[in-house]
Amino acid sequence: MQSSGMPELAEVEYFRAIWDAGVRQRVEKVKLHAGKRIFRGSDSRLLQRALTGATFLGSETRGKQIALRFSGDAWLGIHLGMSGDMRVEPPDFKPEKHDHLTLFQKKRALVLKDPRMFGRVRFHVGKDLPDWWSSPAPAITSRQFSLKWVREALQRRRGPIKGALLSQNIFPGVGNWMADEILWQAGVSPTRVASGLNEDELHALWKATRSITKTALKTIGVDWGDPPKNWLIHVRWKKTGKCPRDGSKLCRETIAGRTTAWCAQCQE
DNA sequence: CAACCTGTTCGCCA
DNA sequence: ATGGCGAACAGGTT
Repeated sequence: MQSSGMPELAEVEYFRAIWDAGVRQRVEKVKLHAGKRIFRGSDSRLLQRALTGATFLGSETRGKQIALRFSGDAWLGIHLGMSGDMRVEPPDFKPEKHDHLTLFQKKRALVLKDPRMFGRVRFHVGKDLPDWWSSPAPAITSRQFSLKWVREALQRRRGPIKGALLSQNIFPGVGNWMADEILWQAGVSPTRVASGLNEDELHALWKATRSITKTALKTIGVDWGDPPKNWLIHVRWKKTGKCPRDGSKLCRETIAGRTTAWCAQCQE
């Protein structure tokens, strides 16, 4: 699998857990690149003041969104966009050009890097939950992410199924590679109109979404490990990519605004 | 060097 | 009103 961090739900979970090294520890100092695009819409000076001296209590993910809780009812929101990653450095670390936010603790520095800054840092203080932490969509791993949920959401869509899979309000955390993987494993062509799938196809799509999510979280999500060898992800960017199932040459086209790879033989 | 990129948001339109 | 589309965002990589 490609090593650069371009995060969908499993990659996001992997990076979130990296900062667990600092849970229950105080933040001694905060360094940030105020005014950078990554802080758009939030007050980075207020963030800096509120997190200095606060204790990092824990974090969780919702799709591609990460929420980190701190003492004093302070919340940090991180979205990694296209090029974000999170890492841990020694406490005397000097942030580099793209390290836009660094939380210094006694024994380590928690670093957020995002060269392209399509990602975003948010901030909230209060007893109430941040508004950016609410989502209409149930987690794919939850019971509420049912066949019924998928069926009803897809009924409203007129465009290609590929576009519907990228909608965070339906499939939270699914991005470009997962969408292609889901369609390939379900045997559904990315060009099909979302509302036109029959019951068998809907069921296959729902099952593939659940199992790919589960497996990605157990591999990529834990230690950036490789997903199963026979998955499409390993060949989808190769110029001469071949379908792992039947060996035929993969199609590549822009569908719903994203480069899409699929096998015209086994996806109808 | 030009093209391309695992994401979201905006404005415009149907 | 909701959804779909293209453009824009910014830097690194091929």
